[in-house]
Amino acid sequence: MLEHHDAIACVKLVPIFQQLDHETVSAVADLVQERHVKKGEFVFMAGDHADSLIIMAHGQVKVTQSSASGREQLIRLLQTGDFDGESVLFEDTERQTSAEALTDTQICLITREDFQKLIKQSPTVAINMLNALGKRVSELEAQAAATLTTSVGERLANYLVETSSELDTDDFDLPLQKKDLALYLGTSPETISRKLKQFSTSGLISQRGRNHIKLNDIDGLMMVEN
Amino acid sequence: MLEHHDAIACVKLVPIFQQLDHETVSAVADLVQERHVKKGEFVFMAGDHADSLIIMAHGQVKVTQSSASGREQLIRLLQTGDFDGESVLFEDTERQTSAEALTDTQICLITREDFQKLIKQSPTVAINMLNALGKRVSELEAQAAATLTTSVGERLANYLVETSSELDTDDFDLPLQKKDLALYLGTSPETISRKLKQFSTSGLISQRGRNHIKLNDIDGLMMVEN
DNA sequence: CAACCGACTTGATTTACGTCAAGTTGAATT
DNA sequence: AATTCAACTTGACGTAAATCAAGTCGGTTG
Repeated sequence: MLEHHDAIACVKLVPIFQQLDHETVSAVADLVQERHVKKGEFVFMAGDHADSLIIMAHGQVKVTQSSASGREQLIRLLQTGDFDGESVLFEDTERQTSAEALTDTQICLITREDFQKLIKQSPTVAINMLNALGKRVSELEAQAAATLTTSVGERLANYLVETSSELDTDDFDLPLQKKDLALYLGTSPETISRKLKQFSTSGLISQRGRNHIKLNDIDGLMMVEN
Repeated sequence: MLEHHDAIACVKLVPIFQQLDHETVSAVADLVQERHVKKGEFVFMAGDHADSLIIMAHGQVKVTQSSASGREQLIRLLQTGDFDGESVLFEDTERQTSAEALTDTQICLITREDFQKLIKQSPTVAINMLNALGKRVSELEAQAAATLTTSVGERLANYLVETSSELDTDDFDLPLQKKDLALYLGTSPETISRKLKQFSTSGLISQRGRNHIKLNDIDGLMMVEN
């Protein structure tokens, strides 16, 4: 019963299960498995057999891919409410990416098989899922465009503003090590250091301790060009 | 009746309408509108009201977005079989992007309303669409990663190989002006010129006339590093 | 066929950023 | 409180590629 209760919490969190009637929510909850992953542990690794959709109930996970040339690239940061594995729900493949928990994390799992059944039964779930994927495509397109046309400084400034907005405060610890942040922004830790110092010097932010940051001038940050 | 016939051709072309029974195909075809767009004309422009999914029956279309800073970015190249507008099918918004036909083009349109009905009636369509979107997400993630970690030379070489494979010949005209190709690869026309020259000099390709290219050493191209 | 014009090429210069190397810091452990 | 170590910072240097500027090419038009 406790399990079912936790699963319902999971289900309610996630956009793709919104707007369902209570009956369906309960049905979904029965299909969903819950799992805890501690900081530093892997949610899944490249090469794992991929047969489940993963839904973030709580925590933060970094998804990385290593390229042919051996370089590691941070593909994505999963936050509460995000889901991953969509691309894999309809074909039988191995995971191309690895996912490491950055904080203690709670996830919900639903198998390919169950999810496909669900879609056939509930058009609402299908439409929500299409919606979510559509948004994700838009975001990725925007991100791809930004990556090609903007400087590291712009991307970093933008990241700070976004993070601040997500955390709902302008005074926060960076959720990522600079190493990982560098991967995420497609740059090097050294450059991140330098850019942050630059922002400090020009008064846009204040830094304290290892990775505490306070934004002083959000409008200014959004206009950074280098 | 001719119209219906053309629409069926359209429907049969597109992955998301695959594996449907004849009855459903015919039903879909009734919902689909056909349209021709001449080279240089716009399929849609930023600011247009977006209420239709666009399916490429034939031709090539470039989708661009201008950023806040006024720079134009080539978001995507639509080829036969691709579709666009998915992100917009479930919410009522304006188009953020513009789409210009690079060749004479034939497209099929289906309205948001009709498409949503379709999904509710046919789980197969829903699943195909989820599949297609999932693949697209994967591609975009891979592309984003590649953009951040690879040099212009690598991206250009990769583009040449892909294009060759799509056109099914190693001896072809570049479908894009170098200006547009530069936008697509996130570089400048000058750099494209230079890199192509470099490839020529090292015997990887041959150039003829304004934009005719022959690939001499595909394996070599795939190993380009700069 | 001349002349026109956008697209492309080529060269010269600048610059953001990556990389390597040598410190420095601060959190965790004992 | 002393020790340790990964994470970070800072500096010096090299380089891919952007930008600026001046041609050149080739298709189009009258």
